[in-house]
Parts: sequence; structure tokens; C-alpha cells
Amino acid sequence: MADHHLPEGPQPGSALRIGVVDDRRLTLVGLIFESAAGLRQVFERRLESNAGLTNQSFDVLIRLARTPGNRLRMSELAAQTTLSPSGLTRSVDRLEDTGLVVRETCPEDRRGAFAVLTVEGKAVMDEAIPHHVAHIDEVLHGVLTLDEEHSLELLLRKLRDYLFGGETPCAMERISGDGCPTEQ
Amino acid sequence: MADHHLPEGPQPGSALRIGVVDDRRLTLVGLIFESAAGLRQVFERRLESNAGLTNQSFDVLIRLARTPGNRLRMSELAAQTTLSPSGLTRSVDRLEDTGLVVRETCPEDRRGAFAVLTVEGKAVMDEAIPHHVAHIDEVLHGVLTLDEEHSLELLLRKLRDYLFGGETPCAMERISGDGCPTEQ
DNA sequence: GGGGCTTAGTTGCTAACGCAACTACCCGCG
DNA sequence: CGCGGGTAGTTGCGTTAGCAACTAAGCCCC
Repeated sequence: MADHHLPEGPQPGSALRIGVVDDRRLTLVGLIFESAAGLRQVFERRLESNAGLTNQSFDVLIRLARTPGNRLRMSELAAQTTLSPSGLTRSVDRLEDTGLVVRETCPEDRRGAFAVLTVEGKAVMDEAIPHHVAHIDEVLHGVLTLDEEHSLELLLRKLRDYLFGGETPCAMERISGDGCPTEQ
Repeated sequence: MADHHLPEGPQPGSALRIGVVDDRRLTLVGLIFESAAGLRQVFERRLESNAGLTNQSFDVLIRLARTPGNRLRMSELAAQTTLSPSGLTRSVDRLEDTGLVVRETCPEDRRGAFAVLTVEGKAVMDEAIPHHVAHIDEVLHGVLTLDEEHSLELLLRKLRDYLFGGETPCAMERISGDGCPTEQ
């Protein structure tokens, strides 16, 4: 194997010893990671300065904001945000510290807890969501046509659904579902 | 119920007053994040058990492995991995501790440093890359057709390129570029 | 050839995450 | 009843990340 004596030339286009298809796939995965990282960075910056929120906390808050009753079980929230239970616990801790969320014990199951958006939290989100949406708009509008957005959504949805095997109904569009099996 | 004096305003069972297109975009962004998170989780698990590597360290190593000379400047590596300079420093620290990488000072610019794959590191990657590629294959094959992969790549590339504004040539396919402006 | 600006990389500090262990509670079964 | 197993959530601990401050080296310009 040509361990340290690799081809001297600049290797135009063709990558190394790996099959072309595999290479594409490697690249594809890389693109997903990079796109996510890039978006995260862009949004984080804006969210930070606009509402003093991190991407993470915004993610938690928006799911509360868009749920009837503005409340979700901790476990539900953890699943939706692809955060571990402990991660969610601390995230909600922080939000509670800043007064945007309160915990409420579930009367039907005293193990359980709801995270509930406070009035203040609701106000913050009523302000922040439109800004954020506008920002997304601004970014995506410069890059993709509506058709492209649609295709991308379709493809990613397939991927996401496969990855989470249907166990985790975490997409944004599922938010209008029930918040607690005991409620309503 | 709404004992928490929530605004009794618009609480229909459906999503709130956000426009449908905006909603789609919110979902799209969510899908990107979730897909990336899902992939990360899947790969991390396998990489961990196969090669004792984290996703992050693998990302660093593969770029070294696929560069002529198996060496890259720290800054180049940082840009490619969307890691901050300090993050990369520590990452390379860890890799040096485990003997997969060594630092080498750049003779032409004594500020700079190369991260260089050791023989051991090369061996680990020669073993790990095929496994990883096979794993990616396995995952993607179950979800997307080749055409779909291609479309997805195209769309994400547009997005990524826009996000990084051309400043950061971080994609996997750029790896065949030079490592050090002073070398070669 | 010696200031002053820039760049490459590292280090101190702090925040956020996951895993594993733990507590508290629910539930079913004898 | 009360015991055992399972689930919801939290906490201890270790790891990893970024930002800001720092050092060292290059570079420009007079």
C-alpha cells in the first residue's frame, strides 16, 4: 500500500482509493453535518442578540409555544428535541431560572412533570418567533427556490423518518398533537 | 387545564398564526438539524465500538488520511471541520495522546503547525474508513435512491456554499488541495 | 532595522451535553 | 397488602465545545 507516498499530482476531481459512489456518500453525509452546523451558527448568533436565547432553548420553547396549553411532558420534549433526558432537565432548569418556563407536576402521574411556558415566556416567543421565521426566510430565499425547498424537505423527511424509525415523532409538524395522554 | 392564566386567545387545535410557507421553512430547518443529529448518533455508536473514535476525531483523521502527505495545517483542519481553533487544538491534543497524530512545526512559518497522521493513525484509518463507508452505505441504501442522493447532495451543496460564503472550503471533495502554501 | 499590525496557535474559563446511578412513583401479581 | 419490575425525571461526573485573552512569529513600512 502506498502509505506515505501518495500520488504527487493534485488529483483533479477524483478522490483517492475509495469508490466514487462511496465517496459521494461520504460527501453527502459531510454536507448534512456542515449544513446543520452552518445554520446553527447563523441562527444562534441572531437568536442570541434578538432574544437572548440559544438555539437549544429556542427549540424547546418553540415546541411549548406551539402546543395547545403551552405545556409538554419532559419526556415528550426530550424526544422532540433529540436531547437526552438529562440534557432536557438542565435545559428546562435554565429556562426556569430565567423565568420563561415553570415545571408543573402531572396530577395523574406524580412521577411526571410538565414544562409550561410562563406568560413571560409566551411573550418572548411571540416576539422571537416572527423574527426567527423572517431570518430563516431571509437565508433560504437567497439559496433555494420553493421547489427546491420542497424537494429538500421531502428527501430529508425520508432520511429522518428512517433514522428515528418512527419511534420518535419529533418533527415540527407533529406539534399540534396531544401534549399529555391524560389531558384532553 | 389552563390554570396557569395563559392567554386564552388563539388556541385552536392547529398550529398558530404562522404562515404556511414559513411553517414549511421552520420544518425544513428542523429536518436538517434532526437528520444531522440522527446520523451523528448512528455513526458515533458504530465508530466508537469499531475504532474507538468519536465522530469528531474521525472527522479530523479522515481529512488527514485523505490528504497527500497525511498532514494539514491546524487552521486548515479547523476550517474543514467547522471547529473553532481552540476546539481543534484540544482535539489534536487528544489524538496526540492516543498516538494517532503528531504535531510538526512548519519550517517555513514557525508560528504554524501541522497535524500529521502517524503510521499507527494511518493503520487505524485504513481499517476504519471502509467500515464507516460501508455503514453509510448501509444506512443510505435503505432510504434513498441514487438519484435522490444526488439531488440531496446538490441541494445541500447549494445551501452549504451559501452559508459559508465561499470563505470556508470545507467540503470533503476539496481535500485534494495543498496542505501548506509553502510546501510543494 | 525597529515599531505596529496581523496571523497561528494555545490556554483559562465556563457552559452544555451524555451516561450511569439514583430517587420516586406507577402498576401488576401473589 | 406489599413486593418486584418498569418508567419519569434528576443528579454526579467526566468530556467537549466556544469565547476571550494571551504568546509567538511573520510582515509591512518608513
